[in-house]
Amino acid sequence: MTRQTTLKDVAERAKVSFQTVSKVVNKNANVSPETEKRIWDAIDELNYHPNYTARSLRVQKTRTIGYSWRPSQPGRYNPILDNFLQGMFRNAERHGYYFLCFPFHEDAEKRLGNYRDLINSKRVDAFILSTVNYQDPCAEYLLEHEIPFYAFGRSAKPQDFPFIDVDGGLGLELAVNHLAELGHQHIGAIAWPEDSRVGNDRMEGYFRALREHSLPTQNNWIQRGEGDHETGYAAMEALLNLRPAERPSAVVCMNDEMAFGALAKLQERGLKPGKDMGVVGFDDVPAARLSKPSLTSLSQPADQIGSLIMERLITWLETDKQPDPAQELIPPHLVVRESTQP
Amino acid sequence: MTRQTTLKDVAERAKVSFQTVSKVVNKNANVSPETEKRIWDAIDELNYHPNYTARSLRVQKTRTIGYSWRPSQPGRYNPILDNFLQGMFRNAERHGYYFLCFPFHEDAEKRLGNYRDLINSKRVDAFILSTVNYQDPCAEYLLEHEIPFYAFGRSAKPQDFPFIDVDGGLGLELAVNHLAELGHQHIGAIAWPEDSRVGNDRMEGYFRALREHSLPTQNNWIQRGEGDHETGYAAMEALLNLRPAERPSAVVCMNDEMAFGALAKLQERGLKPGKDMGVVGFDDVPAARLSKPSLTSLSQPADQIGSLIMERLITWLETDKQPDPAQELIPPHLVVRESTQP
DNA sequence: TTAATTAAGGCGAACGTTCGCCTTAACTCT
DNA sequence: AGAGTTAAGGCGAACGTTCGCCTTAATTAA
Repeated sequence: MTRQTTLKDVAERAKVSFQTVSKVVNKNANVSPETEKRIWDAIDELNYHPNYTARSLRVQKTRTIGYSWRPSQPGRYNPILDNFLQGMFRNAERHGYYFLCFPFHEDAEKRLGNYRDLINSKRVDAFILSTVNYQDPCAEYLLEHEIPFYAFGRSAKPQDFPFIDVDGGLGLELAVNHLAELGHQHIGAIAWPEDSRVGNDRMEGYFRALREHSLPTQNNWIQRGEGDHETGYAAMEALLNLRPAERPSAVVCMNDEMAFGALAKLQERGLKPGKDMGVVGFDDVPAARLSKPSLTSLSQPADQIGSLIMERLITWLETDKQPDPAQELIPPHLVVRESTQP
Repeated sequence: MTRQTTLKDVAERAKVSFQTVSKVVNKNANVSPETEKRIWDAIDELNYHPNYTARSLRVQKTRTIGYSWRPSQPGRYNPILDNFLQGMFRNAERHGYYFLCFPFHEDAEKRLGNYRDLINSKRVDAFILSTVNYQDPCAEYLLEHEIPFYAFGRSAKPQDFPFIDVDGGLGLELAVNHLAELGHQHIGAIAWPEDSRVGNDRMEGYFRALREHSLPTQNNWIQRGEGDHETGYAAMEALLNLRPAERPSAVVCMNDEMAFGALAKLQERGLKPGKDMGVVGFDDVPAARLSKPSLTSLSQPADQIGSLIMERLITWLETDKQPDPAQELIPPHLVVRESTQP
């Protein structure tokens, strides 16, 4: 690897000072057309490219955004990770930004250490946060140190930071509306535990829609659990054990995994999903399209969210002004499939 | 945001020259214990952290590794992405390296442009490549410019670059052994098209194992297609249309998605997977554990591979010597479930 | 004619490090 | 006592930029 060509090399060849070359490269020069051409020619001939590190040092900006996310548990997977990342990467690239990714530690102190290091060593300009917890220490740290960041998803009692989130409540309204239009009068829910922020947000939409349609609700129509396949399976069992007249004819599930568990139970009992019991999921994972029966579900446009979140963050960085409004909700959309078709 | 504390601030407080502080920080100082303590105290009190950009500029290394991957198609997903990334991130962190991620463009020229930019601007020290194509232009570019890189997976006619790959052939041997031990004599395969590098690699293991067990093989026992659910479904249909005496009693599939398609067809025909037809997949996606019946599959230790690939690459960077051997195969392991249990 | 303006580009300084060589004083050895 | 050695740390230079002010000569205005 030979020495890099620098401004000085170009300057020498174009017979100007190297600072002038810099100005030309950065488009704020005040030079005659001839000199400018000479400079660009020299740049081409020598294949000059500005050194990113030197530039960063001088302008005290890295054009780099830090991101870290909680890894999916073994045997589970994160259905939107790839799309979300690609959405962010693509938009970042358009603005000349890059992503610096680093591991996620469950231990909060260790996790915080990562953020602290990156900030202290001036390695990134800003962060994206996801899966922000209640009183998330990283979010607090960033707020305190006035490091710009945007979150994908909000915390329980919203701290006052900018975020973009999926409108889960709206999603459940869409689901309930759909079921109500199909004539379902008794609509149950398979949900996360009551302390789940995302879960409660979605459940509010469920209750709201029921009220709008003047539909009844009952405590034992709402089954809760850890969000996995087994939970959905057990929840459906509990619902089926109610007396037929008193049980829901359809359920909305807070995620697809539980919905699949519910479908499995239905089929085990010889019941026909869609006809005997409508089932709606949330996430629209790839398997929703492929399962037998295919699953009606709410799709989150992860790549658009990724792209949007970058757009907002970069605007903030470039104008030095936090976007307003700083908190936005993106509507999911309902994909209707066999699990709600009679 | 106040001005960063620098070496000079520390030096002033510790009453030494700033270069001496630098030496202490980098552990190659030659100072008395008292001065050293004074310096460390000053560092603590002022909360000094070395500026990464300045350091990079000086040493002409960024301790940053570039990575980009082909996004999963809509409606499909990448089962090992998250684990692979986290494995790399964690090991990189241990050595003080970070990851720079950027989008993947299908257009080869544009894709190459990304690599070129990162190299020319001296933004990364090395790359990880995945899904390397036959005569991959990016790999060629990196070879030509002597930029260190490691690939996850190899190309068709192996160019001579360092890689780590899953031993797909071994995986299929394990699968066939397992089926043979269960007494299966006729073992078919649901495979990718014949020009698939990964596919052929796996199929060689299939043939090898059949030979070892002196089991017969037949052209129409091998069905090929694009690797999706529909392919598996159609392939199983074709196999079931063969006369019972002339058809396989078990199949190995090149991925889980096709295996699920095959299972769906079996169930549609009222046949019992495991009993009437053994089915083995490849990838061990989360759904393999949850499906009804659950799917026997080959699991790739993605996080270990990620970690190992980083280990090798960083060794290379730190010693300036390409590791030897530069090409390694990692064995997958078979997870036995209901789809091969009578 | 003279002063003011403008176009074109030069130039010193700074961003925060690391590297290698140099200086000084004290100590050791014969 | 004098030469050689070592410990402790100073110091100039360089990494490749950008920024803001300065200089020079030509042009314009009155």
